[in-house]
Amino acid sequence: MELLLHTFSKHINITEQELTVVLNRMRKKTVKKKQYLLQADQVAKDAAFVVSGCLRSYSIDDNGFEHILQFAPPGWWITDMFSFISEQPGNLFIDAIENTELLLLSRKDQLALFDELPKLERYFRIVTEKSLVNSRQRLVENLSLTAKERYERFCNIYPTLINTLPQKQIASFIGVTPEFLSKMKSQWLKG
Amino acid sequence: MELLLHTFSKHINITEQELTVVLNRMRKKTVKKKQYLLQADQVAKDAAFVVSGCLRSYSIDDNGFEHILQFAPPGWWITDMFSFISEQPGNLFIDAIENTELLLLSRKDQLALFDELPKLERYFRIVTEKSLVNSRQRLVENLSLTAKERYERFCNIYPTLINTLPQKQIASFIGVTPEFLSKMKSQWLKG
DNA sequence: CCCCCCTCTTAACCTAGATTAACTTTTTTT
DNA sequence: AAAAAAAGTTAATCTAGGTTAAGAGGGGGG
Repeated sequence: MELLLHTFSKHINITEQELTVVLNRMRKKTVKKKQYLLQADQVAKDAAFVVSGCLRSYSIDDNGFEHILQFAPPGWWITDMFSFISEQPGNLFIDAIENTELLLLSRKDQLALFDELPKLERYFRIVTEKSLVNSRQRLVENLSLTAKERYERFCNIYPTLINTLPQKQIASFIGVTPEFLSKMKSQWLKG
Repeated sequence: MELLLHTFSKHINITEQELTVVLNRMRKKTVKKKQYLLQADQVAKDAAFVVSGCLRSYSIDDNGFEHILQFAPPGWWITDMFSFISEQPGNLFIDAIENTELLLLSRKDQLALFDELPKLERYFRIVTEKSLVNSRQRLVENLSLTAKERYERFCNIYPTLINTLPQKQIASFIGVTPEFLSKMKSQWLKG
């Protein structure tokens, strides 16, 4: 897959042979729109690399509300990191926003690759560092910005998603109710 | 330092020689209570390992409010990860809650050690994975729990900090005003 | 030892965003 | 193409938590 090669190449130099070694450990999978890749209480055996389509990860709280943690368009990795590294049942759901093609890599295979191909451990070290920066940034923004400001940030950061995504899910990501997002947008047009 | 050895040993096997290699790249530093290790707009050249005392990292928003991201008691690492990995000016402050002894490791030295000692890259890969799990978990909790529930979680997770920390800082960490935390605690006694 | 600054408390009032509910529009299923 | 389900809108009402203000400890530096 060229997309996978391109994605690795952003952070490490990798040869075709090395890419083949990695690909031999990965399995293709497709998930249709609205179907689950993972549900809460399952163990996330795999990390998923999105080739086409889009996935989302979210938790459901005690009141039944969804809180979206991540969208994964093509070229992104997604999993329930807690479950993936601890091999314990997690509390995240991952499902497909549209028909999606994936490459799966199990934790076992990932760890084996880290020994075979130290470059790959470096790649994931870097990707994880960046995800951490991202997650902490989002935490700060949730604590310090208003709903309107968070919506604007979302539009800037995910300009491509803004048109394809149901508004409901944008609301869930920025941490407001769909009703309130709708209200904000109409006040927008007036003010 | 035995604490550093012990901390590495939780995730990797490391010999005394290897530890020496690492220590040769680290510098001792002390920071007195209320003094800064890092301020916003500076580049975080170093990651800090806390030997004794306690640090905190936080951002200050446009209204002058502090939002605490992390406390670092002995055995923890702390830095402004964004700045540390991008080598650009960051937006976090790090200061000492009490007189603190540190071991500093610059990004340059860290990257050099990753080449010399692949084990160390593994160690930081694992630590970063865990930090990511933590940060995402906190994000979900901020979106789904009430202030009271977040306070209870804090008490469970940091039982040792609860007595040493000014209540103001606990409020900042869980994302409420000091006034509201105070109010919650008094309602607590009544209810 | 005292003063000043900082932390904590209490209470009245305020607001961003949630809740509820009824309705409209769009999408999906058959 | 009809029917059903899901998504979005609007508006009234409600509340968790913020803001403002004023007073009460309390500990560290001169």
